[in-house]
Amino acid sequence: MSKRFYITTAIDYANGSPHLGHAYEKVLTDIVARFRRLQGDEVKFLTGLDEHGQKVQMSAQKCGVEPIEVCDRLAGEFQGLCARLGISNDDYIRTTEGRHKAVVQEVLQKLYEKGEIYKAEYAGFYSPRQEQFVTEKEKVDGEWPEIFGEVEEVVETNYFFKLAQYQDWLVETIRENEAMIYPRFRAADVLQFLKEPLNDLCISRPKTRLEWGIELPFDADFVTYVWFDALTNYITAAGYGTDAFSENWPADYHVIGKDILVPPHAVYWPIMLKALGLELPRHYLVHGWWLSSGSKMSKSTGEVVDPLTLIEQFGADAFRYFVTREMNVGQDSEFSLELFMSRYNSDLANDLGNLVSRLLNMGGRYTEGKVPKATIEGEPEQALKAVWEVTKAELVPLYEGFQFHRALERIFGFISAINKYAETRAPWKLAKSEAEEDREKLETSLAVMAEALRLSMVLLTPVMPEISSKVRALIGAESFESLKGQLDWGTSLAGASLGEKAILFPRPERN
RNA sequence: GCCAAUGUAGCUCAGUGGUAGAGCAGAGGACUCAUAAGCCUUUGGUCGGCAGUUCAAAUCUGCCCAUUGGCACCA
Repeated sequence: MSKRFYITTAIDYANGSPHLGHAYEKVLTDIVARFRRLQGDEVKFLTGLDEHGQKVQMSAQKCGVEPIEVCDRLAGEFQGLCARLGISNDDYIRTTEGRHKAVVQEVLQKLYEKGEIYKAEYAGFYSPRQEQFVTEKEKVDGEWPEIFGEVEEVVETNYFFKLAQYQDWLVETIRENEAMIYPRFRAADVLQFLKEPLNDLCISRPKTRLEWGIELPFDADFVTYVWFDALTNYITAAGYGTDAFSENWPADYHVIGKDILVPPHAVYWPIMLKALGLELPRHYLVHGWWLSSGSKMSKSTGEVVDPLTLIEQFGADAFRYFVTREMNVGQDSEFSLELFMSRYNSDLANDLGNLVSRLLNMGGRYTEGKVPKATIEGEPEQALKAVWEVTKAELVPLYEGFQFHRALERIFGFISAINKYAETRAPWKLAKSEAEEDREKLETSLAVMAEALRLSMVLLTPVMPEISSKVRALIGAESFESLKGQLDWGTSLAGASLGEKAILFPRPERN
């Protein structure tokens, strides 16, 4: 079979509850995945949880439970978030799963046998109180701060992965593949990092310091530490070592935050793959951060607002719309309750929700709850269709280029044009006329509004899947799997039954 | 210090050489099918600063300023 379109998010660290950043990355990836499915690709969409490491072990100790219990609880929370957001992932990987441990150990063994991993001693300053090594940089006024307690110099043995020998190859690869990293300016950060000589990467921890990890296959006194555990998830889920692997790998997109591009995803991961003789991921989609994320003071009430509560209050699609409309992928963006409410009220409730509401209502009053037939084509109809043609032509390239904020701007511009069209035809005035010509105009106007709404919902599907199918059901449009043929202005709705009056985006209670 | 991104109307942003744009917010108006919604009109900007290239610069070049991020012997 032909290769799937394989897209991943970063796996979340089991060290705290989900926040806006986690939710955003899932939504962004989901939009790409859904768009590709509409374009006819078979998609594999992976997300998951990174469960090993010191912090997980410590927080379990603090609670007096086993680490896996902490992980189970958080896995539940993160998977619950995905479900609530309508994320269409078809796999969810947890790094404590057997399938993952097996791949990590296989990979480590292979590289060890190839001589890519070696054992060495390191001398450094260790803080038993913080259970971590400290560096000269952390000194304040020539002393380590009180929180570190007694700092002692220790010598420790560990395993290292050889990075430096691949440095020139990596620089060359990134230079030659301009499209590898989106947005492109991020590649400059990688190349700058690679101007300095690479040090080999420490990939183990002695079990005396860290138990909660995957054991090295060639030395039972150690577990592997972070990168070989976390990054490897991408090939585990792709079916490394099975026939399925070639159908999935290489990944088409790793969607990640800007903080984990350099060095892990753009340096360690490609070198790990190269050493294993595997192909590199084709692209990285690197997004920015939400500023003031997690919470924001509401100016009016002084209350702290958790963005994720907005999902419960206003629905997953409203949340998806907001983060997609506001974020220019790759840049940072501001989150505030005021901005959210502004988008919700004016774009969703007033422009879209109210349009659906008035169409259903008029259909019930004037055309017996059916979508009538469009029989005339006057200047207003031509004008609206002209707007549609422009919108349609722009949208696919915008989606393909990750310009989702602009895509939504265009779609809602078209929705606004439907409202303008309604004002021009004013079916509520035509309904008062006895003239045959006015009756035709009335029926045409409702048919045109319904068809235009159907078209806009097709384009909106990747971002607002739930609302899209809800509106399509209300206007009698059939469901669809592929974009093919769906974007052509047609008459398929004629005769369809309109749904009961519906409020898609209720206004919040006013205090 | 080095590198990068960003800096356009009160707010969020579009606009990469040819007389400053959109949405929201504000003001006024006509209408009434609709979620006190929608529609029309309108106030508002020396496009961060300085200099340069050009017949012409928000748009190209240089310098500067501000904000943010990357540049950790993370053992």
